[in-house]
Order: sequence, then C-alpha cells, then structure tokens
Amino acid sequence: MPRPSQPLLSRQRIVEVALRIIDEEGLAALSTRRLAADLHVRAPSLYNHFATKEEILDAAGDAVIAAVDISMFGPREWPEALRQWARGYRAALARHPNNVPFLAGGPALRPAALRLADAVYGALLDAGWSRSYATRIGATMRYFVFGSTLGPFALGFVVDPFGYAGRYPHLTDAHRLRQHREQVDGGAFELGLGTLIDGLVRLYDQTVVKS
Amino acid sequence: MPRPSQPLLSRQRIVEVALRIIDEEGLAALSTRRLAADLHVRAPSLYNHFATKEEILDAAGDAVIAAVDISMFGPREWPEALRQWARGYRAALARHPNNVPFLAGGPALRPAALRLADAVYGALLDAGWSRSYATRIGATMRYFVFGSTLGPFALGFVVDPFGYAGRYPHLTDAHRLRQHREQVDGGAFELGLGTLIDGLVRLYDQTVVKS
DNA sequence: GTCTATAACGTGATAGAC
DNA sequence: GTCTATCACGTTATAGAC
Repeated sequence: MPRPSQPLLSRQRIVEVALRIIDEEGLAALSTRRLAADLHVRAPSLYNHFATKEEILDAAGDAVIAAVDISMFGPREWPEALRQWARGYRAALARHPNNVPFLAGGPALRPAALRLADAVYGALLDAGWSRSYATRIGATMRYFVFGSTLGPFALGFVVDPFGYAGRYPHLTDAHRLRQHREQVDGGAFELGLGTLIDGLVRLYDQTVVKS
Repeated sequence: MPRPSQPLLSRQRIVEVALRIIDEEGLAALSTRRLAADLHVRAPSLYNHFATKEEILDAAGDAVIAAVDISMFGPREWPEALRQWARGYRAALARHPNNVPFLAGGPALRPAALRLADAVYGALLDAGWSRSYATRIGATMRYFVFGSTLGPFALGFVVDPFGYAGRYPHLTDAHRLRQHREQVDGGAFELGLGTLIDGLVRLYDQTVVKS
C-alpha cells in the first residue's frame, strides 16, 4: 500500500514523537529509522515533511523553548521579572535535558528562541539599561541558565566511589552527589541567580539611576 | 606493508591530531577514517591504542582541561583566586570551542578534570566555606564558565539581517553581534564574574566570618 | 606478542523512481 | 507514502610483517 487515503504524518506528529524519543532515550537514540518506526512509517517518508534530520531537531528544540513563559516582563519590576524568567527557563530546559546540548548553540532562526531573546532584551531596555548593558545582561543570564542545565553538576561525577578515592582528597564524597541531585543543582542555581540579580540591582542604582 | 619497523602511532599522536581536526573542522568532522588518514594509517589501527572512539574524545577533552592553571589556589585570597581561575578556565575552553559540548558532560573519570574539581573544592573548604556552600559555589562557577563558552552568545545569531527584521523589534541589530564577538562575550563574562564574586564575598562576610 | 592492513558487517542519512 | 540504492560511519575479524 504505497499511500493511504489519510496522511499518516504531519510536522506536528513527527516533532511530538521525536521529542518523546529524545526525552526517554537520548539524542543519540533519535535516528530517522527509529523515529519512522514509532510513527508506523518508513524513514524516507519523513522527508516529505522535513528537508533534513537537522530540521526535525530544530523544530523539536523550538518546541521546548516555546514553553518558556515571558509574561512576567512588563507587569513586574525588572529584577523580579528576570528572576522568574530565569527559573522558568531553567525548568523548561530541565524538563528536556537531552535536548539542551542542541539548544545551547543559540537561537539561530528558531522562532520561539528569538521571541525569548527579543522579550528579555526589550524588557531591559524598557527598564532603562543601555543597549550595551542589556546585551551583556542577556548573555550572562543565558550563560548561567544553560550552564546549569547542560552539565548538571551532580550528574557529572561517576557513581563508583572507588573511582575517586585517594587520588583526589576532597572528592571522597563526590559519588554521593547524585543522590542529592536536585538539592545540589537547584541550590547552586538559586545561589548564583540571587547573587547575580542582587549585583545587577546594585549596578543599576550606580549607573542607571545615578540620582 | 603490514607493519613498519617504527610504530606510526601512539596515544599522544592520535590525541594531538584529533584535537587539531576538532579545532579546525568541528566535532562532526572527526571520524575514525578521517583521523586515521591524517595519521597516514587505516582506521582499524586506532583500535590498538584506544578501545573506542569515545576514549579518544575523552583523552582529547582531558588534554584541554589539563591546560587550565590552578596554581593560584593557596597563595591568593579565595576571591581573587576564584576570579583568576575562572578566567583561565574560560580561556582554555575558548581555545577549543568545538570540544566544549563534549566537556560539558562533567569530569566523569578524566584525570585533569578531576584534579580541577578537587582543587577548587579544596580551596573553598580551606577558606572556611562549609561543604554545602563549597559544592554549590563550585557548581555555580562551572555553570557560568561552561555557559559562556558553550553557547557564545554572539555566535548564536544568524548573519542574515533580514532573518530578524520586523518580527522581533528589539533584535534589529542582532546580526551585528558577530562583529563584536569578543567584546560582547568577554564583556558579558566579566560582568557576570564580577557580580558573582562580589556577591560571594558579601555572603562570606555574613555567614563564615559572622564576627 | 605488537602493530598494521584488508575485508566485511550493521546502521546511519538521504536521493530517486514508483 | 514505499522501495531501492548510495555512501559514510564505528567497529570487528583475520592475517601477515616486525
């Protein structure tokens, strides 16, 4: 049966299933054959909807970013808006950790990612920051959010405690980090976020409000 | 010629050439065949020196981390040591940007990466920070350094100015970011680094030195 | 035993004909 | 949409020169 009367595929269905495979089994598990199989279809059929596999990854990545809330810009004061946005951004990425390496490359031309960049930059300009500062603040926040989701600290160490014993005197408990994963990475994120925003408020009072 | 009198390969030569290929043409360009060709050898020969391609990547990654200076811990006060270490860390990663995605996964069992983690954690403990804070500070610094090299902000936008015009009102100049690449990313890094360390000093005075 | 070469397997992305 | 085909990949098996 070369072709059914109703199309089996759509860009949306493909992206949904691709995202599920990436979430459950990792980026490496997403092959065109595997994706097609889960859609009850053969691999080449995907090319009727996307030009390359890269395009599918782009779409899946943008779906992750599209879930980031930006409604706090405007109603809220900029420091609190920035804090809430960063938390939501991190949470959205943390929900799809296997996708983060791909997203880390930057917004490129993905619409949701550009909408995000535009919102933050615009909010900082509205608050009175110069273009130069707004750019650097946006970049700094991006560094921090991506860093915190890309290489979750607690997962970077190996489970085997004997891997570290002796040679690295201070890492004797490193293998236990995994057990406190969210406490460690969540705590580190909040520590850094609070520190950054407090510092920016201080800078704001010195440079923007020079009253 | 099945076997030359002098071995053509060594782990070190393989790592050197692999690193060069990754630097010049990207992670994706490193295939076993390509690597072997540059070494004037066939791909399977590599397996006499490394069990898998992953092992080659591990070794190349660790060579990058091995270049990070940690001699400032000890002689220097912790805030200044932390600042210098972060700058050196970022610089070492920036010298091999195509390797950063791989390194972002964490130290695992790579010796140089573990030595680094051990040094920072130990220095923070020596300064009087609690284990809990030392862990979170190390993680925060790691987030920031990796975020800043992994997705260089200025390279995340596309060159074509028409890609953004109209739809994203504040991004009209985003395509120009690439021209000021080092200014933008270097400025954002210094802004965030200074803010983080100032904040940590303040926290230190409140929690550790509670005089 | 050590280090290479050749050949081959299985899987990947993707192009073209139907 | 399917099928067939191409080419690159990581890796293994095996054989032969030092």
